[in-house]
Formats: sequence, C-alpha cells, structure tokens
Amino acid sequence: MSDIEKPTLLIIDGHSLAFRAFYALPVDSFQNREGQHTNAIHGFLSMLIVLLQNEKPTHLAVAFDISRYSFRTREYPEYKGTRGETPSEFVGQIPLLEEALKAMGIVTISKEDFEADDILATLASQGAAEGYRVLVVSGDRDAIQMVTPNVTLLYPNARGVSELKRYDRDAVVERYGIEPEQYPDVAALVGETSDNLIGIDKVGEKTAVKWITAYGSLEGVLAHADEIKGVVGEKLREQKDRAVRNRKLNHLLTDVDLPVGPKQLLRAPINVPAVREVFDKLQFKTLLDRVLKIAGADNADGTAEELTASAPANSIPVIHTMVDEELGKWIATVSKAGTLPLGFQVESVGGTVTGFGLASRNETVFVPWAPGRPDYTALESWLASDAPKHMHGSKAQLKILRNSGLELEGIAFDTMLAAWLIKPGSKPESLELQVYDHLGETLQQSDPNQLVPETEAASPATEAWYVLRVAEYLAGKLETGSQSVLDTIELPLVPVLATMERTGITINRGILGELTAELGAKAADAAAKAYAEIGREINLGSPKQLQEVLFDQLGMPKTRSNKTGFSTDAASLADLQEQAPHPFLDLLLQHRDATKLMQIITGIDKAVDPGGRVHTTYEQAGSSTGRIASNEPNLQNVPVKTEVGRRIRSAFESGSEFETLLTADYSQIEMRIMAHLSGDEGLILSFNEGEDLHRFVGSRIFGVDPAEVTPVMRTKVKAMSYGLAYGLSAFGLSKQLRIETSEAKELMTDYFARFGAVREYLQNVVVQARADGYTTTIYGRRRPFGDLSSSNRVLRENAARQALNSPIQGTAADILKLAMIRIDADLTQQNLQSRMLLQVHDELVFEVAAGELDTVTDIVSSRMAGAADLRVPLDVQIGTGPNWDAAAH
DNA sequence: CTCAATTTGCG
DNA sequence: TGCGCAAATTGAGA
Repeated sequence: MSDIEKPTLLIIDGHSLAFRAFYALPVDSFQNREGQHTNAIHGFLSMLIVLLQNEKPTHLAVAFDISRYSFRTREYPEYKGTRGETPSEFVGQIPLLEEALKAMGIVTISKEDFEADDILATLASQGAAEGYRVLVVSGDRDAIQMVTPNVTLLYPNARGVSELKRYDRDAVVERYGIEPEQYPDVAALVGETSDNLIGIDKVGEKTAVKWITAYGSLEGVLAHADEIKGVVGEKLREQKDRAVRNRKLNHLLTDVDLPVGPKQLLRAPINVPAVREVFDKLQFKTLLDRVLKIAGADNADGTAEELTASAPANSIPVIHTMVDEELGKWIATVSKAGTLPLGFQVESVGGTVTGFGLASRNETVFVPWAPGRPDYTALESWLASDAPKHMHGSKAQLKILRNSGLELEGIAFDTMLAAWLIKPGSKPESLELQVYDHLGETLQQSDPNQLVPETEAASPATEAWYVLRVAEYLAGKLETGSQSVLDTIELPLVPVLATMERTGITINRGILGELTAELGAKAADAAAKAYAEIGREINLGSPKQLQEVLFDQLGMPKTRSNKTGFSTDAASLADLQEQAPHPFLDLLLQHRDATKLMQIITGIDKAVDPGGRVHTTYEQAGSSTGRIASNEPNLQNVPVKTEVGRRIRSAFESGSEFETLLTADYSQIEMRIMAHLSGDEGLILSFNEGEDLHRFVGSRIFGVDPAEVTPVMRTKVKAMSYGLAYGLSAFGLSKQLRIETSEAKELMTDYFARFGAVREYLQNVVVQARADGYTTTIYGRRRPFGDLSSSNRVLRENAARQALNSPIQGTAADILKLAMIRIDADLTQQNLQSRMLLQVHDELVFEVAAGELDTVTDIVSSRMAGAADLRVPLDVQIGTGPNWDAAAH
C-alpha cells in the first residue's frame, strides 16, 4: 500500500499550537465585538485550514491538556514549574476554539491526569499499527520520539507558527544526528528549560549526541559513565539521577486508555449553520469563507453581506479590475483630469512590478501588470505625469517601478514621510499600523512572519484606498512648518535618493581582499598574544568574559559601571592602562580594532553586486533630527580616521565609464549654524575672518595672537567648540581632553565670556522647547520633546541635551538635502552624465563623467554654498581623485 | 529565534 | 556626566 492510498490520521496538540499562535499574532488586532481576544483561535484555525487543504487527512483529532497538572507533576512537582501565569488574553480562547472545532466536526480529546502529548503518542502508535499515515502536529520537542517511518512530526519552525517543519525519520537524523527514539535520551542529558528539567551541567546537545551515539542509549551511557573523562564525566556521575528522572518524565505514554481509537476519528461533515454561528461570534469572515469552501457549501448567499453590514461607514469600496481605455477613462474621471490626488500602491514580487492599486475616495481599481503587456498605456501616461499620487513609502515603490522600466512623477504625499515628520522617532510606521492607529480599522498585511497564509493580504487597491484616507488624516495634522518641509524637502528628495540607491558605487574587491587577509592575521596574532598574557583562551568579543579576566583574574581597578558590571570600552581600557599597565590591554584593543574593521569590510564586500557596485538603502523616515541614515550596507560609517580606514576608502572608486570621483563637504556646518542661530557677533566674526576657526577662537579665549595659539590650545578649543552643540559638560570635556575638571570648567567659563550669546542661545532653545513641547529647524522641521519637565533628572537632562542639539543637527540635515535636490535638478537639466552617489551627513560623493569636471564642480559648490542664506558663509571643500580616499582633502 | 546590552565605526 | 545613526556580537530567555 503506497502512502497515497493509506488513510491519513492528523493529530494535533491543541494547547501548544494555540499558544504558539497566540504569540505569533498581535493580540490587539484580533478581538470580537465583545472584546474577547481571538488571535490564538484565528491563528490555530487558519493553520488547520491549510493543513486540511494540503494534507487532506481522512481522520482527524485535536488533543488538549485539561490542566497544568498531570501524573508527571505528581511525580515531580517542579515539572513545568518555571512556566508563568497564562496571559489573561489567552484565557477563554481555548473553550471557544473547542466550540469552533466541534462545529467543524472535529473530535477533541482530553484526559484527566495526562498531557496532550501522551494522547498524541497513543493515537500515533495505534494509527501506525493500523496502517495509517500519521501526521502529528505539536510544538513540544518531546514529540520527536513519536517519529517512525509511518509517523511524521510537523513542528512550528520560528517563533509562532509561520511554518511547520516536517520531521520524518531522515529529517530528525539530519537535524539532531540521532534516531528519533534516541531523542528523549539526549533531552534527558541536556535538560529542557521550558519544562523546568535541569540536565547534567556542562552537557549540551553536542556532548549528549556524542555519548548517545557512542553508547546507543542513556542506559548505555550510564553503564559506561566511569569511562567518560574530564569534568563532564564527573558531572555525569554526580548528577546521573537528574538524567534518569528527566528520562522518566519525557517518556510519552503510548498506552493511555482513550474513549476513541483512530477509526472513530473519521472526519465528520462540517455543520454549516453551527460554523456560521461560531465564526460570526468570533467575527472571522475570511476564515468562514475558507471553511465553507472546504465544506463545499455555497457562501454566495446573504451571509457575507450580513457580516459586512456591521462594517464601518467608511467601508472598503468594491475593487474593479481594469486596463487600457477603460482604465484611462476611469482615472480621468475620478481624478478630475489629473487634478485630484489618487491613492497609489505598487504590487511587486522580487523587486519587479506585478500590479497596481489605485483609489479615489470611493472607488478602487486593481491593474495587473506584466512586462510587455500593451494594455496599460493609460496608466503609464498617468504615472509619468504630474497628476498627484498619494503613496506610502514612495521611494521603495519608485525603485521597483524603475526596475520595471516605468517612470513616476507627481508624488504629492507620502504617508510614511508625513507620519515621520509629525512624530520623528526611530522607526517608520507601516501603513497597517497607521490604518489601525489613525482610522481604527484593520488592514490585512502580508506578513511572512504570520501564521501560515493566515488571511489573504489586502489587495494593493485596498491599500491605495487606505493610503488616501490616512493621507487625509495626516494632512490635517501637519502644521505649516512640517507641511513645508514635506513639500519642499522630503518629497522632492525621494527621486534623488532613489536614483542614488540604484546607481550605487564601484568597489575594488581586490583591495578589500588584501585588507581582510592582513587584518585577519593581525587579529589572530593579537588574540594569541593576549591569550598568552592571561594564560587561557577566552572570547575577546565577550564583555562578560573580559570582565572576569580584568577584574577578577588580573585584579584591575574597577571602571565605569554599566548594567552588566564594569565597562570594558576603549576609554575605560585607556584608563586602566594608566592606572594598572598590562600588555593584555593593548593587545585587546588591537584585536578589537582589527576585527571591527574586518566586519565593516565583510559587510561591504557581501553587498557588492555582479556589476561590482554596492547599493545602500537610505532611511529617509527614521531619524529624530531629520538626518538620513544608510543601511545594508551602512556607507555612512566607512572608516576614515586611521591608515587602514583610508585604505578601505580607497576601494571605493569611480566607475569605468567615469573620469573621477568628486567629494564635496561642508566645513564646520554645525558651528556655522550655531553662529547663525545664536547671532553671536564674536563667532560670526570668526567665520567671516576665514582662516583657521579654532585658532581664531583660541586666540580670543586665551588672549593671544592667532599665531601664538599652540597645538594644545587649539585641540582644547576645538573639543570645546564641537562639544557645545551636544550639551557637553565640564566633566565630559575633562574626560575627553584628559585634563582636570577644574581646568575644563575654566575653559568653558573663558569660552562663554567671549561667546556669551552662544550660551544664551543654547539655554534659550531648551526653555523654548519646554514651553512649546518641540524644537524647530530654520526650515520648520519639528522634533517633539516630552521629558523636558520630567521629575526624573536623567530623563530631563538627556532631553535638554537632545533639544539643544536638534535644531543644529536638523538644520544641517535640511541644508544638505536642499543642496542635493538642486544639484540633482541641475545635473538633469544640463543633461550631464555625472551622478550623485553618496551622502554622509555633511558630505556628498559624485562620479564625474569625462569633460564634466568643471561644470560639476561649479554646480556642486555653488548649490551647496548657496543652499542656505545664513549670517555666516557656508564653506564647501571639494576634492577629486580616482577613489574616495584620494578624493578627500 | 528574538531581544537587550555592549561596543565601535562615521558625521 | 556628548548629539545622531547602523551593525556585529554575546548571552539570556522563550
């Protein structure tokens, strides 16, 4: 009898799967009208439906635990004792789930004093004996022991139940290196934290598997315990009782006396009215459709409408699918010939377009798209026109469109950017979240981390409609300043950044390879010497192990303390080197330096595309101040300060079709902004004077001629000046310069004696922010502050420093963004081939085409210098060269 | 696997 | 007891 012909018995551990589902799905998104949480039920049922469709079981049962007590807890009261209280939101979902299962004609089984896994094991063994193909679904690892040629375990993979991994005998052997029936022996040795079963100390999976393989079973291992050497051997002999106890507890019974056998689990017909009633109570509309489909019932009668009748007044319009002329007419009508904005959402798979969603306030359209299709001309011309589009995350969608050879103009609103401008935080908010937060409705998302196909993701047409509604809401929330930043800075910047990302920058991998080899050798060398110094091998990358070495073994004085003990950062190690010199410290720093650089190189190297270029992704809507961040890879933290750093930068080259790289950066832009904002005449004069800023400032503070300012004086002044914009304290300054606090204090006093308006300005920013609840840049970008009046001193002082820095850092970000927009426009307008490649906060990197150097230099320097009209000039430094290092100045 | 904490690279 | 970021790694917890 082949597997296909065999009847299939599917048995599920209800509790463990429901619990997994509970943690996999957001509690708040699943509630019925009575406020009953339903996420676990929803997750469980959607998984079940998929299983029914895919595995087509002929026989089916779900087993539940009755309570947390069983014969095992009588034997060993601590069993599963570490498990905390069941979350209140989970309580009550199980009876409802059982009710739903009953309506679906599915047998549920539970038995006093036994766990669900014992029931599963019993049914599995009976089923296998009676010739079934048995599928066990359980989130408990002990279920592995049930696997035989006829029994397969389906085990939830990730956190939650995003996927069920199939464990047949071969899969178990591959994953664990042992036979399924040996698994409990291994687990007995290792222990199982979640069951509160402690194993043998120092024995992990690897050791346990090794022993079991060598001696065949736990019994064998214990019989030969005397032969096992080392500390682990001793531990085993000492603690073998634990293993014996664990083995007893993790053995699943296969002879539980059950009221039903496999034969009685033949699937019963679905009770359609009962299912309707239960699912209606749970408000599972999509799931109901899917269950009814399985039941073969026709759901086209009034039921669906009945359920949607209670939907909000703003219910999602019916989605039409259309192309070509029909679509063109529709667009023209609903957009009033391209004057009214439409919601627009690109659907894509693997970076290329598969369709579009369009929406007016009360109609939605889906447009399927495939390369070479002739029937979307109307759409294409609308896309390329200035007709306003409202989108969410326009940069990513623009890139996808361009990948498919489509152009997009008229991005008139972006809900991701707008939400960020209102609440600049660390992470951009998803459309789903905004729909939920602002509209109080649920937009089904296609989250790969969710349960098995869960519910179908919303159509791009629906998304487009929600974008329009969220945009409407956000537009009402944007005050003039933020609106203007959105219109004049952020939205125009979208296509500029998209182009930069797509263009990328050429990398010379040969250089990176050489560096990796050198650094690898250096790191290994430093590590070996470090181990020799302390007489043992530790993980140099583990602060915890370092603490043991430094403070316990070597008895060094304690450093600054942090949450896990004492700091081992570079500054602390430098302090230690002064107080208690030891060769280990320097070797550790060398090792850290080499490994850090290697990491960065590896990160860049891995990201090089087949064309030899790396493409970063700019995070436009993430930072608190208005800066752009760079990720995957981060090209804003490429080393530069050391010799090796500069060699890394030399691997960034101009493309073969280009003549040179050009870098342009603002010098001291933040201090210039501070001079402007504070109106400090002394500082303004310093900048207008030209020459060396720190020297000039130093001469005023120390009362000497600029020529007499010594390098030491200059260093101090420089640190002071830079620290100003960060709210640096005398203590911090003394730390950094390694001088007495009193001297630092004096330096600050002298500084402010000369540049008093700066202090006044900085103090005023905080006062103003406390009154307003936010700070602003000169272009109107806001950053809210709540903690400025907090009774918690740490919070309050942190907020004050952030507040005083924000207008400065934010204005600098605005200025460079404006310059980028104008430079890009000039390059396009003058039809130049040269391109902008990178942005590093106050620096831009370009690739210059042959013959364009002078023109590009003019454009870049004039656009950057002229980006803002401040009370001091903006100084722009330009450099050129074949690579990023050579182009620096 | 996920998350917090630590450390370090850049501006 | 200095602002803003991204990333790698470790180790704890589920």
